[in-house]
Amino acid sequence: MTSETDDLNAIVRGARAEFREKQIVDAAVSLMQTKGSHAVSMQAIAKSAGVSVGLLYKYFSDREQIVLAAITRVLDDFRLRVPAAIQNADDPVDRIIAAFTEFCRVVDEHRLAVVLTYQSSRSLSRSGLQSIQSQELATLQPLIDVVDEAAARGDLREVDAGTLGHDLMTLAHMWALKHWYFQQTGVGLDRYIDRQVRTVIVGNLSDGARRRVGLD
Amino acid sequence: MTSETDDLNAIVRGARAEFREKQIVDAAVSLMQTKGSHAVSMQAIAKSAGVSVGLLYKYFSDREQIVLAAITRVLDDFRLRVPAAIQNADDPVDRIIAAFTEFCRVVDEHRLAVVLTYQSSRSLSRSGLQSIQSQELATLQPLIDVVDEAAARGDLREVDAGTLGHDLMTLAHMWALKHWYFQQTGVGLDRYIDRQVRTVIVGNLSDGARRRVGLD
Amino acid sequence: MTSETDDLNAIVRGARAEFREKQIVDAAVSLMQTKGSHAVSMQAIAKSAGVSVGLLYKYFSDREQIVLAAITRVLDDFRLRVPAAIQNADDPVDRIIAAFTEFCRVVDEHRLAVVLTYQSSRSLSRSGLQSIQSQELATLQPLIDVVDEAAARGDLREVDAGTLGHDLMTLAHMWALKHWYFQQTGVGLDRYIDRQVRTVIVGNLSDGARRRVGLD
Amino acid sequence: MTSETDDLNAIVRGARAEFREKQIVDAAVSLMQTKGSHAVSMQAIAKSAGVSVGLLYKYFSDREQIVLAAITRVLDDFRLRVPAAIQNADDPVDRIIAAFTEFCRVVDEHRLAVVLTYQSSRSLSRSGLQSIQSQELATLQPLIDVVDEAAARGDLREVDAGTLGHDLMTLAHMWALKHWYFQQTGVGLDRYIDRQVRTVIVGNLSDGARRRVGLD
DNA sequence: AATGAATGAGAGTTCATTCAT
DNA sequence: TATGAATGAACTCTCATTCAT
Repeated sequence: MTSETDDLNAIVRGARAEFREKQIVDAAVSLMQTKGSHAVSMQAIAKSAGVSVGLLYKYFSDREQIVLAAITRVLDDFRLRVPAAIQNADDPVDRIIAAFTEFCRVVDEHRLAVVLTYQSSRSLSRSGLQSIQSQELATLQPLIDVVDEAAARGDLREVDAGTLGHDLMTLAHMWALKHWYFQQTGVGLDRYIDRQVRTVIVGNLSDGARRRVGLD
Repeated sequence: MTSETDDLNAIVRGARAEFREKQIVDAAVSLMQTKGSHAVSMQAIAKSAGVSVGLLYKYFSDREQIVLAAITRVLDDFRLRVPAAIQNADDPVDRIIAAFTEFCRVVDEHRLAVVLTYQSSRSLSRSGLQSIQSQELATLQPLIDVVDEAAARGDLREVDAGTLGHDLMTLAHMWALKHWYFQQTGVGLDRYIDRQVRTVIVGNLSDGARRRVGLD
Repeated sequence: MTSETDDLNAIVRGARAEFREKQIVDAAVSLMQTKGSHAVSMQAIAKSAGVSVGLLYKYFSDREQIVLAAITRVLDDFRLRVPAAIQNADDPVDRIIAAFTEFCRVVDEHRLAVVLTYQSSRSLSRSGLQSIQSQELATLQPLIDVVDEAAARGDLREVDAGTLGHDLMTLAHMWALKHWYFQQTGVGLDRYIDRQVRTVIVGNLSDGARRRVGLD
Repeated sequence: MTSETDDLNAIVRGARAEFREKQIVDAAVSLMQTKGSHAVSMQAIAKSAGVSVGLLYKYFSDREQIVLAAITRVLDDFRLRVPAAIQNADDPVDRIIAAFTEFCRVVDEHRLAVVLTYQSSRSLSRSGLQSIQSQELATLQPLIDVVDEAAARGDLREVDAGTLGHDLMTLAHMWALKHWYFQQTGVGLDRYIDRQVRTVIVGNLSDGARRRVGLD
């Protein structure tokens, strides 16, 4: 076999592996979303993914790795999309709003996976837990940065950037965690975002900034 | 046997039942806090409570009822202590702060049980879930009331009381949910409360109220 | 409940436990004898013992404990019966022969369990292995003692007691390990014992002893 | 393609096949020695041999054939080396000693494979078992022959050649089977051989032979 | 009222074997 | 000739639940 064919094989293998992993994590996420991570067996994941149990273990060393991969997929989306949304806005205050808005949208798209993140914490190994915690910190950072930036510009009342940033993340997560409540009270995503912006962002703007953005 | 003795027996029985239930739920809570609800077996609860497995089923129809009882115990504490804390303050703004502060303190005392609440949602039966959701709404109500009250007095900027109340609950819960983060950043409970008050309460006060409480 | 009933309960429990353990080990031994230890599943042991899989784990913490118990049962028989057989003989040479003969008889009765002992060595945990090794040393000791005794009386040519004792044990074990060979060559237990006595015992007697026992 | 090239191809194929089989059995033996035959998977053998799982099945019809090949390799060594060692000695008694000594040396070199032989017996198919049993008989024969020869020369006390020959094999095997014991008692291979010679060979020499070899 | 022995379905995981490439 | 992805039955072990005492 020539090394050219070797290369091709390697590429095919890589592509297949990627495809399989996606296939498995997709199945896992969709099952876990409806029943909770603990209620989903490897047998069920295999069946839902249309592969054998054995194959699951070819791609993931154990059950935890699948859960971890499911969580990581969501967190990756945050890391990609929130900074992109920030770049599309110029005004410091608009950048905060854009960041929070996009954060909420990602949460909404992965609503049940976000819930999964909070549910799984207790059943993960120490190293698995640390891994997702550090990834989560990475999703938080852009929010803090954008708040810091606005503060430096004098657009915010005296406020702790870490706290405000973390609150924004928290409230975005809450859209998933307490979705039953918002559904019950008839609050849609856009209204939720609007109300949170008015409650935690506008309230913390300096008088000048508040007049400028005109949301009051 | 006289009916008097009957009555006495009934009382004794009732007292014993109450004692047993407490004994069992205590054991369950303490085990679940360290290992997560799913990792705790009925056998382990029985052993830790110093009773037999069989007895567990005399007092609780199945495993879920024990989990539910554990969660209910925490929620009861909220319903009892937050209104009490509110009554101890007179000024509408102080009442908001007192409510939030006490809410945070209860969360802190039952930190792992609060986490349990979020974790269990997916594995509970529909009726069990509804039960704790309605109890949770009951813990939320005092926060909304106290915000409404302040708004009626003109102490708040134009703000949605439901949103602000829910945010306060959310941020109190977050003290438990993200405890690893605050520990890592060296933030203690008192500082956490102070920062949240400055970020989400003070920011939403009307100019008059802000001047009055002098937290600015 | 009185402490008398408690005592009775404890006795009943103990008796039942003993009965169950015997029941399980019996089933395990008989299955392992025909198929080899590795080929016997916990399901099969449970079924053969007429109990549930779960109960197996009530009495034995894991699979290895059952294997260990099966082996220990045979080794206990050696420790009990070989010394008894020795006591029934007076002449030092007769005592060696009696010891070896009884050793062979025990092997014959537990033939397949002896094979099990040799087979299992590799799959046992370190501590399990050490446990059966030390038990085996205990079965060896009477053979060495009896040889030493005869040597002290001047009944043996100059010979290493440890070596001769260990050889006797080895050759007794071999009756089980190579049973297919003796069956093929038409050698029964009694003839096997007789030939080994002539080959390894008589050959090592001093002239005086040889004349005395008259086996030559 | 000429038939000459065909021949050449056939030779190359044969050589490759032989190489592959050796490669696979080598890997299998070395893995089984450390972990026991049952603990070694086909995947592990393939990996250790540096080939694919599929290829294993091109050269061996199933797992048992690999185990069988591993055992056969050791037994082949006995068949080759023991007769060679015998030829190097002239005196009938020396020939017995030489045969036993070499037998022990081969055992020592393949210690764990010998253990494997005893362990595998129960898990082999009937035909596989018979195959190794007949090979084992072939390793035993030279020992019996050499004893017979000495007996015919009048160098042995009246003794059963089959029994003595089999005992010699047994005691050689035991060097592997009870290696933990000899290690514990600080007995090395040479001392083990020496002691066994004194115990089972010298004891069975006729007075004349004993005087001649002067080992007494 | 209380026990705990007993159950058995179902969990995660492994591995001999096959087969399309 | 050689690969290794894929299979799925079988493994050990757990645990919610029952029931005779």
